[in-house]
Amino acid sequence: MSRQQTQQKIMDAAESLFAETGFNDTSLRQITSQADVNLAAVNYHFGSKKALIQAVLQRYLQVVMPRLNDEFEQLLARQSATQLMDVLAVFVRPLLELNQVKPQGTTLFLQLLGRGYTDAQGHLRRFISQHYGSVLNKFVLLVQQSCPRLDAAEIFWRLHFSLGTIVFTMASSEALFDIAEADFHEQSDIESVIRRLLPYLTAGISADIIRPEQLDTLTDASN
Amino acid sequence: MSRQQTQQKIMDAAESLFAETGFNDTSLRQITSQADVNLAAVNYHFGSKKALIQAVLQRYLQVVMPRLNDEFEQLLARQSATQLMDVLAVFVRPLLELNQVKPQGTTLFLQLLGRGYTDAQGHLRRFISQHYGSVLNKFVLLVQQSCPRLDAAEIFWRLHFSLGTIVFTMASSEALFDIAEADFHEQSDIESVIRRLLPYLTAGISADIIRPEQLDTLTDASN
DNA sequence: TCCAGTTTCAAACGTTCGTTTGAAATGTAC
DNA sequence: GTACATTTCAAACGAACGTTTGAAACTGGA
Repeated sequence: MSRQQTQQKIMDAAESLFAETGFNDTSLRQITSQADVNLAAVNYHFGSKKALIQAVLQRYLQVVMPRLNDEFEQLLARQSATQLMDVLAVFVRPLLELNQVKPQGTTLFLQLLGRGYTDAQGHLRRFISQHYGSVLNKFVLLVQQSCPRLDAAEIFWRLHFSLGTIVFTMASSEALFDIAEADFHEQSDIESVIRRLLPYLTAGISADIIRPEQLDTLTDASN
Repeated sequence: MSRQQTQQKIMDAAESLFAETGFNDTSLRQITSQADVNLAAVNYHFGSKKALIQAVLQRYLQVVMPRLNDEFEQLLARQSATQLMDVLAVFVRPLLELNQVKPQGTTLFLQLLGRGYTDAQGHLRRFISQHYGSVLNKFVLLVQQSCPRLDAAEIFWRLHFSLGTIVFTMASSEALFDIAEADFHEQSDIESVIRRLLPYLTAGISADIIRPEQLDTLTDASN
């Protein structure tokens, strides 16, 4: 068996198990068993479990991030500010194209992203901001241009709120799909969820800032 | 040392470690070491690690859930539908009161909630819907009344989007607090985050449904 | 003071984990 | 076909895990 074949079999098995059970709760014995290779193959081909995790994530990031970078640069080159929903919609196509790279690629990648952000404390956040910080900065700049009312701190928080929505939804997407199909008899796939996400995120990010007296009224005991 | 003292020392140490590192990545040896009790104490007093996790979560759920139930029933008893933000604001006071029960109680509980929803696959979701399903149903009903435009499926997804926002934000709140303080020199605490969350969630949940032709335009290659 | 009941303690149990090892098998170039 | 490098394989390593054990230490009432 060629070097590439074995490495790919391992990564294919690893990513589906990682997405389903998380990184720490997936053992190398599960991975090598499902990939039908010897236990030692992971350490031989990748060096360590940690390196395998990075390789699995990088396989997708390498495809998605340059695409996003191009799109963001095009929008930044325009004269006028872009509508917020158009900025967010930039993510849709590059993400859905991962389904062509690999069956269920989009779902797998987003689930892995969710696991990476919640499992290993901050490792993925550091990795992405180190390797793809410039791409994310362009995205933040576009959001700021589309929401001139909001200061940088407000946008920071709202973008992380949105990241939480995406990452959590995808990490538990299997369970949510099952519930949605059982309760509402609707065919749920990744594309329909993204369709639902866009207006939600757009409205949330561009929401009016709450006035202090409003909040006091809301949380006041006398009300 | 009394039975209660030991149990409380274990739970106090456990919850902070669980919140920081997650359930599976926190060992009983870490917990008993930080609590300054013998390793066997956990199994003696709680039976198993799994039972300890449930006890830690129940300590907060027992306080919060009845309070929420009362508030929801009061709102349901009104004649007219409640504004969405007022429905969401119901959560604020019961959650913040956990800080009186215990220092950092609010943050700890929300972090534990985040861990529970992402760590153990679906265990917490099942536990909460079994024990507190009626409370959640009242909340969903209130949201439906405040957003009559939205069908049940749309509300289901948007409420889970919102759950993701809260749970993810809290699970990584330490890191976010640090970044926010470093970049924006703002004092970040749990209350200020909740202040920022309310308008975001309200706008997201009550967002206009996107029209199909809008989405096609957004994701169309020719645009 | 003594005793039954409760709680603590050090030690060990059996598993599982990621990793390493050295020999066997396979592939490649001459 | 031989010599060399690469890859696979079964086996074992040490470490860490949750749990169990039985004796020791403590407790409060008779």
